[in-house]
Amino acid sequence: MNIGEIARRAGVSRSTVSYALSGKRPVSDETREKIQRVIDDLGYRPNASARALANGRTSTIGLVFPPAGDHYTGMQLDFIGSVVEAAATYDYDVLLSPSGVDSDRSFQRLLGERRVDGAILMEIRLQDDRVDHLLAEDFPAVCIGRTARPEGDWWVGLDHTALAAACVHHLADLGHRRIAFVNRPERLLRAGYESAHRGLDGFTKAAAERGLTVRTYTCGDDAPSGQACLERILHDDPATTALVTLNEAALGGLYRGLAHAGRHVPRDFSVTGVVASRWAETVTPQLTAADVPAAQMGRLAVDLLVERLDHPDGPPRHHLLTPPISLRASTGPAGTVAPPSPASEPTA
Amino acid sequence: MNIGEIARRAGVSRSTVSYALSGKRPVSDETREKIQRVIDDLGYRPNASARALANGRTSTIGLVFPPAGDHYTGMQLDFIGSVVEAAATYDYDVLLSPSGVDSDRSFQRLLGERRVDGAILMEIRLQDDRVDHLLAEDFPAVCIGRTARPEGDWWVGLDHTALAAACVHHLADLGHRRIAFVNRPERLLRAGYESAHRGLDGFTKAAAERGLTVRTYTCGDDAPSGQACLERILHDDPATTALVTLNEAALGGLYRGLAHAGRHVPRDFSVTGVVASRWAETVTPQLTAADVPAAQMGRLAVDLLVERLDHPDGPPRHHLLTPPISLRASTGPAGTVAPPSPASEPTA
DNA sequence: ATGAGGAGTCGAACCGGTTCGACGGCTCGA
DNA sequence: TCGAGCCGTCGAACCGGTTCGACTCCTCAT
Repeated sequence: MNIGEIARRAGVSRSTVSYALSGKRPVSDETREKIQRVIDDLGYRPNASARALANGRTSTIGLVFPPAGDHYTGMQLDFIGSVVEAAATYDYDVLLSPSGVDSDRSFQRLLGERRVDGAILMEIRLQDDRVDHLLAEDFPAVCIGRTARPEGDWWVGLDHTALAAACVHHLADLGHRRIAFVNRPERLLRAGYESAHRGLDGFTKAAAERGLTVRTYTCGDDAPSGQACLERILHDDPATTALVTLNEAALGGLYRGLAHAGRHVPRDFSVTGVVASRWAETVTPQLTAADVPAAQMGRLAVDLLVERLDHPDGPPRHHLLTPPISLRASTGPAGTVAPPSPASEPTA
Repeated sequence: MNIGEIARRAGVSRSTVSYALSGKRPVSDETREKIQRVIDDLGYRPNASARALANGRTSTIGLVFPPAGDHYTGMQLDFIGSVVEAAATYDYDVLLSPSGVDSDRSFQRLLGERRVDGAILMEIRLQDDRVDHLLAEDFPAVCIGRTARPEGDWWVGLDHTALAAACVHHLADLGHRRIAFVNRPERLLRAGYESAHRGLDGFTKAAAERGLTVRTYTCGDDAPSGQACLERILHDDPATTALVTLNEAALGGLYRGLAHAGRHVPRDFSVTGVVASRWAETVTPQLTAADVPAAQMGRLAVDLLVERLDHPDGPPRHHLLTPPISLRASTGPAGTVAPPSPASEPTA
């Protein structure tokens, strides 16, 4: 059931069928209808590989996402979903590529073997060899996140510096003086993940500006790590009255740690951070946070990529987003009374 | 940079290069090395579309997953991640296909246009026209979940009937007599989602067996819906002392509802259900639940699909999993004292 | 009446691989 | 010494589309 068979049955040549389908040259109504009838009868669909080979476009975009070994965060799920949905509206498929242990191999697979027309990269690092590589090859790609020098590149990113700073100011305005920062895992920080670095920067500078006493922590992407991290925070400085977290997956653990330490949120302790709204709303009390607009970012990334594919010589474009802090229920004024005595246990 | 160019520079024919690469015919060491040197120099990689066209295999599997309009659950994320990872070990790429509003269109794209060698389907319904269609065409596919008549098909599924029943027995053993069931959204139940139906069945039968008083609810896949659902439960029968949920995404909301109603978990109220362990561990107290082994299921689905692709005439295979209930901290003996008076507010 | 030009169609080349049949040269057993 | 048979290589066909140039009508302006 190929184009030749359709042509034979419709009594025309293969090229006429092709033109009838693509509309790139005029075809008489009579012929077009005849062809269409045969196609409908046989349920013919043109072979994607053959088409891709002939015209050099696969109608597929690659989504390079972090390895499964890491715990996924809810944010990533929203990205993936919105990217796939947006791509579908442009008639693109999405090919998933794990940038796992052997990131180079799957990268080569995608680009070298021309499986995709363009790519969207997640989990960008400040110095990112993948990005450098793509930039050098002028391969159509869009980053979700930006490197240290994002000038000539295409990306959609979050202003983590401003976001973390906004969290600090929010807490400072409420009277908190001793606050902690819960970052992504140390491994990611060391690898240079931009959100971890820029968030930490914004936090540190804003805290200095407001003259706050701070401690910063890294924390695994799961609830038990969050709980352990909170225990460390209260152990290191029991007078801490608030924290800012970039670590969505640890959130549940942080709350649990607070509950176990007998700190009521927000009466005794305020929590805020940068978290997708859907997850901010699953915890009790709901988290006051800068909402990561993951779905919007995925959509924007696809928009940019499609534009880049359609106009290969256009100037680089990007979107830097700074969502406002959504006031929910996890922050409140710093207590004027002393916090409970260090390491006090909940009602045993 | 195609195979002809490599052949020219190495001074051999195109077919020799092809054989050197595939090993399907002997090539002298000398020639092979000469070719390899040219390939390394130029960084040549064979074009995937051309290869697919020639040998009829795309080395890609399709993953048909639910539309982004729905809220994703954590489970789905784990599936996707593990499928991609497992596929990579077999040298397959994964193409995402939203089975969204226009499910037929993307379905046709995948299969009709031969973009993929096989497919993995998620979110199976008891009567599923997609599955029927694939079965009729003998298209290599594996379902995550099973239809009402799964005999001749390939799938990996969870025994939701047994799992829900196990939850009921666990609660009944603890002395609970009035329990509620929180299902997936009504829309999905009506559409015939297998987990929703089989889970409900298992719950209902086991409860009848144990002579329990039950109410069953459907609930949106998000925290606010969970909270609202819990309010309904306590409104409808304030003497309810436990619930079973299949709805992972509503879990946070259910907990919040209980907190607002002044019910302490597990002292006043027990919660259990079927939830991926990672999410069961984010709530406080951690959820006693049948852990959905999402990662394992993704891996198994890929294993089955690859086997089916390698041995097209083998008999259908499947895996039915019944993970045990992990005892955590959200269930306890039914209180012998009367529950707090209806609609009592927490310390205001 | 005539030539320009557009509509409609066809054949052939091409995209970049894989695979089959053929063939020359060599080894080895009869 | 001859032929069978294997090794290594080549040319050509093929996969299923797209696209370009050429050709035939037909219309319309000159």
